[in-house]
Amino acid sequence: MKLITRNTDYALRALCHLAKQDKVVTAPELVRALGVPHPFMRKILQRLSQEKILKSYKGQGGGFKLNKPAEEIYLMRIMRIFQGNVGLNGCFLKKDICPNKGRCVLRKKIHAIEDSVYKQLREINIAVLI
Amino acid sequence: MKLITRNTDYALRALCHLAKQDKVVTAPELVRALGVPHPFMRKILQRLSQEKILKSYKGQGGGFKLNKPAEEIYLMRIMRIFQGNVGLNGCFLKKDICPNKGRCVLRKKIHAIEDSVYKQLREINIAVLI
DNA sequence: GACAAAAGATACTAATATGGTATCATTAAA
DNA sequence: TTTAATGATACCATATTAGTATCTTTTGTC
Ligand code: FES
Ligand code: FES
Repeated sequence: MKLITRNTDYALRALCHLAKQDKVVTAPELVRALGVPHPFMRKILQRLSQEKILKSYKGQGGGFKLNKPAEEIYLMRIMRIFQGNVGLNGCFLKKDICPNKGRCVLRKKIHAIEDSVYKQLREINIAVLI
Repeated sequence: MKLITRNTDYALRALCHLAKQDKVVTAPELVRALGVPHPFMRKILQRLSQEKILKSYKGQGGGFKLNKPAEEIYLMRIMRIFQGNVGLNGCFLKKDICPNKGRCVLRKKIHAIEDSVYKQLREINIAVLI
């Protein structure tokens, strides 16, 4: 059971690194610093850039920097980008929506757990991590 | 992000069904009742049987029944059987153990969340679900 | 203007986990 | 002896995640 995948993990490392260095940093530099495969890192950075988490500068001397303060970059946001909607999947009844939804105890329990996970996740941002 | 997989879900349904009917129930009966594919259900039941959660009776008139009271069959146990160790995977640093473990904030946060999830999961058993 | 060093776009492959099927052997009641 | 059940095991299918490769575009520097 993975709360966080590699994509997210690497993205967080990159963001933390960028948060510490308040300047434009190239992908190769991040690769050296974090030991993540180059093309993989590139893909992640591109995605973060598309999502306006990073600001990118093309051409020689280019690179990436944070597009907003570290305190405003939330873990949940990054998770959603790389892992889709963060939710704890209750019912697997074949095909469509469960007719038992209302009465299902497991569902309720899972939802309660979900809420407490959310609550804790929402408090984590890049500033907290560095 | 899946807290619970189909395996586990189906296993829980089967266990709940068995808990309600205090008698030996065959796999085909469970299949009818729950609408899970037959061979898949069989596999799940066999596993539960190996793990001493169920007691099985071979031969004609055979089937399965709970091997202990519903209150003593914990969700965590079932999850571990079908999903392996239940843990929230912190660090993905290439290969071996992370040298940064001690200082890693993310790791600590994830662990805290994990603990609260455990705490809640530990209180769920089959008796609670029915 | 040519070159080099960067990011952008996109398509592909590989590994892993999950979900599901098929087959044959064994047991035991009728 | 037949039949209806489980046991054991091997296999296939699908989805998700992880990772690679390649080509285009931009821009500072000589
Ligand atoms: S049985 Fe469908 S939500 Fe629980
Ligand atoms: S960096 Fe390795 S545990 Fe966080």
